[in-house]
Amino acid sequence: MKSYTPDGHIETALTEQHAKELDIIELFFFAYRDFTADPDMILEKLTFGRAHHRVLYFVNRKPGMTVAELLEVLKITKQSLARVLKQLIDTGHIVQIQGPRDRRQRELYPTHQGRALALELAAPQSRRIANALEQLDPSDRAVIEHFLKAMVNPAQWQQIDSLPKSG
Amino acid sequence: MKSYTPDGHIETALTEQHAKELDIIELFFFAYRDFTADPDMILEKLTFGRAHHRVLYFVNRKPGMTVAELLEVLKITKQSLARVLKQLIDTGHIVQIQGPRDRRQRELYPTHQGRALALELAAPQSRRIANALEQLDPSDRAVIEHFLKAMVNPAQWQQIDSLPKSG
DNA sequence: AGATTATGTCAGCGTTGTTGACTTAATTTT
DNA sequence: AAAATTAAGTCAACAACGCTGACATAATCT
Repeated sequence: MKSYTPDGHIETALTEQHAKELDIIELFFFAYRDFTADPDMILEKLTFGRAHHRVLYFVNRKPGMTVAELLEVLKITKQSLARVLKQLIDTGHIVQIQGPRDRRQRELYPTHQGRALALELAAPQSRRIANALEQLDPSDRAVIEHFLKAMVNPAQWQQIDSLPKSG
Repeated sequence: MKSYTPDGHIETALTEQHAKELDIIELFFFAYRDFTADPDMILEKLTFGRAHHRVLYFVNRKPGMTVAELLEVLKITKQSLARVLKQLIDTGHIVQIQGPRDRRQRELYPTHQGRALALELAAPQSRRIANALEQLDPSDRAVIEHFLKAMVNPAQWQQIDSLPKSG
């Protein structure tokens, strides 16, 4: 029973009846929005954006990454990366070192300053996640991780697995 | 034991040792990227973007929303909304109706075309979520929902709860 | 020697966000 | 009834961050 209207507009709300998993769709939207809002505030003061965050994050997670690897992970173009990477280098957060095997390559490393910023940006996100997990049974952690990984395209799993575990 | 280098760059990877919950931080990043990639492809053909998707989604979830309510949910400015909303109205996906109580207000409703597009955009996201949930115990659904809600700022819970449950 | 590869760069463009200022119409307050 | 406030729309300018296409350089591979 749909409530049609003279001029054809719809007054009934879209619900689970029409499309499955709507509640998780919108929770995911709100959760990710707030999850990124914390670092965004820190970045603003440095006139950096979310793009800088992502670059800085992955260079810290896997020091020595080449430009090509980074493009593959971030799925953006060389020109988009060039802009933010240049700024991160100019501000002393990242350094480039000529590849030892292949001297065409530029290996990317964080400076101490770059590491410090990466940690500062991660802190509120860690806190938010830890807080959310505290409300659950410790065993549920594996459930969350499994769910999130299953949400990623399998083609990307290799990239995730290639990041250092803990050392 | 940190591996310092002559010129001061850092070669050790950032891991759980330095910041808690790093694995979930990056899984969340990858998961959300792929989660939004599906609808993005559909939107491209219509020369719409993610902003159109969000507006269309919430107008479908709560028909009769006013412009002010939508701004509050999306947390963007009036000018940002105006552009995409105008396009959605011009293309016949959304209609505006003068508020019955307060005639200054414009209540927003989806057209049949707008509802159809919202469903089309939700389909791949529902599928992705359903697929991820299939790999878990049915009881774990509540865990995911609880975790995601806990990731949202409590100030926003009221907005989430105000959306129609199912009817 | 010639082709390919990794990176960098130039020029231009589109989407989506921002701020500030102003208008119009309707409602609320005094 | 006049004044203040509110909801919405609009104009102009701007910034961040994506994109494409084309081209340059150096190093490596065939």
